[in-house]
Amino acid sequence: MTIEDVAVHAGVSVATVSRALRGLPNVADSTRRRVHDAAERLTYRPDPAAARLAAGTTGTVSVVVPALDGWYFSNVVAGAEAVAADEGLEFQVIGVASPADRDRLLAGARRLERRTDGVVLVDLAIGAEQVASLVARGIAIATVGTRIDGHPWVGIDDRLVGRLAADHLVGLGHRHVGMIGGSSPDPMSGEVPRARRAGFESALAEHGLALDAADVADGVFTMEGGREAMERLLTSSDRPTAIFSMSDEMAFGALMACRDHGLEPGSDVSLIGVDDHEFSQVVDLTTVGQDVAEHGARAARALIDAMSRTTSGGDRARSASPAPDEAPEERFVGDVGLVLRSTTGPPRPGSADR
Amino acid sequence: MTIEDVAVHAGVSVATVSRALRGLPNVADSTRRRVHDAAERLTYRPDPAAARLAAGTTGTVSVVVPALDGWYFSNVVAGAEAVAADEGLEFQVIGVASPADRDRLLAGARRLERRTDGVVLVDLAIGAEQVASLVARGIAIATVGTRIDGHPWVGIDDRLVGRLAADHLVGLGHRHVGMIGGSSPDPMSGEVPRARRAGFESALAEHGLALDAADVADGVFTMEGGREAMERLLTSSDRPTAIFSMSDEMAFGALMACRDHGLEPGSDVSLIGVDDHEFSQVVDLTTVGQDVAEHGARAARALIDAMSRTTSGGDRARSASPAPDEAPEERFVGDVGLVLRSTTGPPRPGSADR
DNA sequence: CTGTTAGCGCATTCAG
DNA sequence: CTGAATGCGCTAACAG
Repeated sequence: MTIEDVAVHAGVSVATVSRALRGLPNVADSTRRRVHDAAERLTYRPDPAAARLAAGTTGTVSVVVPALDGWYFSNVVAGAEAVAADEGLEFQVIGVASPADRDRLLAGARRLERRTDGVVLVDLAIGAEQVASLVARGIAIATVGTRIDGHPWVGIDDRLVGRLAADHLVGLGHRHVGMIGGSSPDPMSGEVPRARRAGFESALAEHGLALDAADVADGVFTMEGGREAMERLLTSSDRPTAIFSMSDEMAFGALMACRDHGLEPGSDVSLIGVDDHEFSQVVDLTTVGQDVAEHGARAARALIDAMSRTTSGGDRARSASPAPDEAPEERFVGDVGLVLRSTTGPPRPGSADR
Repeated sequence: MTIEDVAVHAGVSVATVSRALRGLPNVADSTRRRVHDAAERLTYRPDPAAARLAAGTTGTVSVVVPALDGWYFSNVVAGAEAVAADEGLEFQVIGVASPADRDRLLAGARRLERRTDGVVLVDLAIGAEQVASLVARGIAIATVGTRIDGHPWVGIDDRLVGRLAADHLVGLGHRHVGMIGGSSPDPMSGEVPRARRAGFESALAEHGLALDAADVADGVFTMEGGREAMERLLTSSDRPTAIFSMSDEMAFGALMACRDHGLEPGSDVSLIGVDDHEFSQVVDLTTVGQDVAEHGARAARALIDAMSRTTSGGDRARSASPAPDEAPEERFVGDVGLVLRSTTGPPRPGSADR
């Protein structure tokens, strides 16, 4: 079942079949119909490998994440994958656990070379040479989280996230707050944790409060990381009455630590996370929510736009852009919002105030 | 950077380069070394599209799941993906939400046709004609959960799962037990829920107990499904003192329902799940654990074996099978085991016994 | 053990 | 608006 069969059945040449099926111009409507009918009747499917080889394009987009598991990355991936599928593009996810992995990949390893037309980089900081190298190889770029100048970016206002958390805790009456968040060797390290902390601290400052170094426990962005960090905070002699966890998953670990210490979240100690993980409603965790799947989707969309722009003006059929000349949206800032639940509450009357 | 460049630099023909790089026999060691060196120096990467087109094989494996989210499917996928990556194979996951989707896919839609060498079918019941159709198209098959005769299968002893749950609850002293599980319109329906229920009931019977129809609440295998099912059970006038939830995710929903009713799991009502989801430790859920990622990995491995067997004896390099004649492992039954935590306990003294 | 010769199925010039 | 010819980069028989 090749393009040739369709051509014969439709009584035209293969070139015409190719044009007709891809929605390219310069095909008479009647001819196009005839070709479509023939293709339908034969249940013809173009061979993607042949198409790629001939066109010199891979028809696939990749998303590179620091880890394959974890709620955040999974959801970004899911969002991106949905739009890729929607566009009929192949989709590939690549996990780079370490900076070394990342460099190896970007240096032109077998996962990218000749295998992708564009990459969505999620929370990955890469050097200018590496960016240049990708561009040189004709690979389009979009980012989520960490940004790269000159390429589409999707993210949230991370300072606002920290600010919302701080305002909520302080609003409840807490004067001694702590934080658990991203440490340096963490893949997610970089702008995001720094911005959240900055927002958190500056909001505290506006309330006349400061974040004591002893009340900050770093850890990896996982349940276990959160558990360990919380453990350190809870064993401190003068522990905070409320804690801001930089992710819900860390907060889950923190909840386990609370249980270990016989502390009731929301009354003995307040805890607020970030993400609005679906599991957060199970443990009734107060959090700052964000729509991560949308971030992935937006980034993928921007990437695909960039790709079709690179490909000499974008002849991708069906890409119904009302105005092709319109400047593409190069930045998307997603919404965030406080989700009130039961792990936060006023400090206990007896608790040490500052 | 084509194979030709490598050939020139190594002073051999392209055919030799192809053979050398793929680890095929009939290449002098010295030649092979020379070719590898040249390839290295030029950072040559074979174009997968060209290789596929020429070889007539796609070099990709697919896994088809009823849903893309959900702990169970995600973990199967993760396990399968790991071995695919390990084998240097492309990987594709396909979600078929409805039976209609499934039939469309298997009928030869664009996701499979010319795009995959084998599929792992997860909890998907398909007809004999559909199996035959796949085989006819040269697509290898392996299954997880629901089985297909003549094709490798991976799963667990689901009757044992039900049995373990029943024995645990009865052992704690419960005489009035209920169940929340898979309903018919559910994608996961079929053998698995039936077997778990059968094992549960027969173990109860051995203890002289029966599962009353009024104490069984069906629902989809999600948190929401579990919450609704549990809700129905809890509002019953004569409610069970212990409940077996067929998945941890449903159990999470059930826990929410308990909270809504002001019931303390483990004392007011006992709840046991299945899976040992990572969040189960957060809510301290007693459960029957299984290693799902391993299931995915085993299935993928079996699939790849089957593929290389189809491909005229398997010339896949590095597939170090000690004895090529050895019959392949066509069935793998994973371990399951009770994980004791705090959501189960003895019935309250005052609770109605039967 | 190695080189030569044909395509794989499709997208593209370039002429009509 | 359409068709004929060319080649994408590689693998797979065949001969040597």
